[in-house]
Amino acid sequence: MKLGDGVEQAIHSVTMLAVLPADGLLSAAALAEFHGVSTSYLLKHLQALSRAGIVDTVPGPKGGYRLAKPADEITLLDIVLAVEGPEPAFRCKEIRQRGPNPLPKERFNAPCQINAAMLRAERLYRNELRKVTVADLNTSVMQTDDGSIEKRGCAFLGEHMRLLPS
Amino acid sequence: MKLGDGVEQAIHSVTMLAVLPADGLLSAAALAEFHGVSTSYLLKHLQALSRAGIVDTVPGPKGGYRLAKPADEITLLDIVLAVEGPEPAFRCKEIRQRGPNPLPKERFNAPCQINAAMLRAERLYRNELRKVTVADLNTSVMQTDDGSIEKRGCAFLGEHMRLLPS
DNA sequence: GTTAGGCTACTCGGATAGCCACTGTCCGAGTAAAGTGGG
DNA sequence: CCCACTTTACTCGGACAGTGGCTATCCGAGTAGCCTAAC
Repeated sequence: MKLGDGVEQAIHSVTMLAVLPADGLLSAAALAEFHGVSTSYLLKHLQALSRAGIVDTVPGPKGGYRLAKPADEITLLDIVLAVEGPEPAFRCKEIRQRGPNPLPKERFNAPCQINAAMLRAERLYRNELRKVTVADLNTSVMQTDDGSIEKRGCAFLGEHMRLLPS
Repeated sequence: MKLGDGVEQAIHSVTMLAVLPADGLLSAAALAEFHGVSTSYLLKHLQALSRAGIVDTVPGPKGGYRLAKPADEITLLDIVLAVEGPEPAFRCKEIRQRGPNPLPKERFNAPCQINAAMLRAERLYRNELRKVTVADLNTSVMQTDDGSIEKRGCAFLGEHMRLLPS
């Protein structure tokens, strides 16, 4: 029961991209520098976000990443699934069917109650993550910020942000 | 986001122990044979359950494992935490404080909203697992079983169950 | 026959290798921009 | 002066090593039962 560190980096990156203007871009190097993480490693997760349709990529010099859809349509679940994969945390190996005297499969038509309970819990987990959008996160931060965080972000954007080469 | 295979083995083992009479015992070898898994590996997780106070151990020949408390007081969460460890799946590395121009820590008195959301979701996950007791699992299985599963279990117990050497 | 002692065999417990996924990194394909030469 | 071509440099994309934790295993500590032998 452990989520990779890439999840946190991906969420922070998307949150950062969400405060850009509509035609703003940020390179992977800029995102990595701002968060103090490895550029090459962050690229790996940004590619996952790209494959999942969460961010768009602009190739070439002055290229970079930007959101592929509005920030209020991107949920935490989308990001987590894109980075960690869609498979549930609990994989039922159906060990109830194994052992010395395995019963025929027909006897196990009823689903494994253990698996059902674990998946039910995970469904609640995912539903909660589905409720939180990237836009929600940013508004929450804005409300508790005294201005310092926003100021730092704006300074960084002024130095590293690019515009979409329409 | 992946739970180890040991979790499933541990849950099935506890479920099996729950159907024993009050003075019944099962050795790790018997539990492993019934579920078709490695004995040595299952031992590792049974020890974790023992440390967590979920099962009691009876040493010596004719020894084995039995529940340390009633089946309706053992939840799935207890077992999962005993095997996987109590730490949450999402560990906030506070990367918002890192980067080229780290702000002083006083500016970040407000908790990280991302961390808060992830932990809130995991709290729901754990609460759901806390609602399901081992007794619940067994009653559910009984209701959907046509008798085959119970029969196989009783046959196995008749051959491998031991009694507490009072 | 009874009983004390020792022995055996079986159990759990912790310490020890092996393997896979996550972590971290590198080089190649592609492209927009800048430089350059000709018209 | 303007334009088209070449070169360049920078970006993302996928393929390549390194490491921590889960998987699987082994041997040692401890104990109940059994056997033996003396009383």
